[in-house]
Amino acid sequence: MPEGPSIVIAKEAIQVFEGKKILDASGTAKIAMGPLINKKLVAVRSWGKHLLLCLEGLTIRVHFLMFGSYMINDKKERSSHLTLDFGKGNQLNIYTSSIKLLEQPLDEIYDWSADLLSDQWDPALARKKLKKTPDVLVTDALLNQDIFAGSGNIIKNEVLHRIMVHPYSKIGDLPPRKLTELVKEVHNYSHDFLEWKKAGILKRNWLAYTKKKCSRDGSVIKKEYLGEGKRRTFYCEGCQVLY
DNA sequence: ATAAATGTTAAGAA
DNA sequence: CTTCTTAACATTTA
Repeated sequence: MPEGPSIVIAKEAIQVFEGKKILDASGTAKIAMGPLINKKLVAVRSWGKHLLLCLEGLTIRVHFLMFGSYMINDKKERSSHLTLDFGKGNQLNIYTSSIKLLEQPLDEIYDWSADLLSDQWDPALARKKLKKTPDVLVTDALLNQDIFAGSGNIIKNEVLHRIMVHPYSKIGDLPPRKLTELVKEVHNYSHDFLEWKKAGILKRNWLAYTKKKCSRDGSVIKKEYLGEGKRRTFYCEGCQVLY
């Protein structure tokens, strides 16, 4: 569920409730439910992997982490983390997520130009941020939400395969053109991810993630746990160059 | 059926 | 005090 494009899909689905008033709020999330009641859902937005339910004067921030899910006008057997009831059968249920209330205006919290899926995405700014940390491994840089908000482990693996860069390369060792290509492809792949996910053909298009053999040169795709978070990293030993 | 997975944060240790 | 490491969270799929 959780990479940025999936959050965009959730956002678009939940926008059916925009303009409706919350008649009841409940669930196991450790937040005060009182302030939500009788507030109108003004807008549904997203920033990276954050789903933002904007009410009058406050925002509910939902992060699905690894296992989060949601249902619209339907519910699971299990108890919800947050249920927003808009009346007349209109109900949003959120499960196993991190939920927080934000009091400040969102523009003070979020840099929209860091969000890969935002139309304010700024590749030049991302490039500038990368230049500041030359010793960081590309496999880590691609998961850095401050630079690539919305990028996750699938996007990381697919982008590195696309641009034929070994995950253990350091940012500072990439030729300038490769660095530009990296920034461009994270953005491109995020949008491909979104379209493919919507069409239900995301997995079919994976070229590295969970793969055993490279479709480009037939080499073995190696699986290792790399980087600060020791995340699953798939790369082709044949075509992905270590800089 | 046991383990591992698209992720992050907070607590604890050093 | 600060920085680093560990564990917790909790569900679905292979």
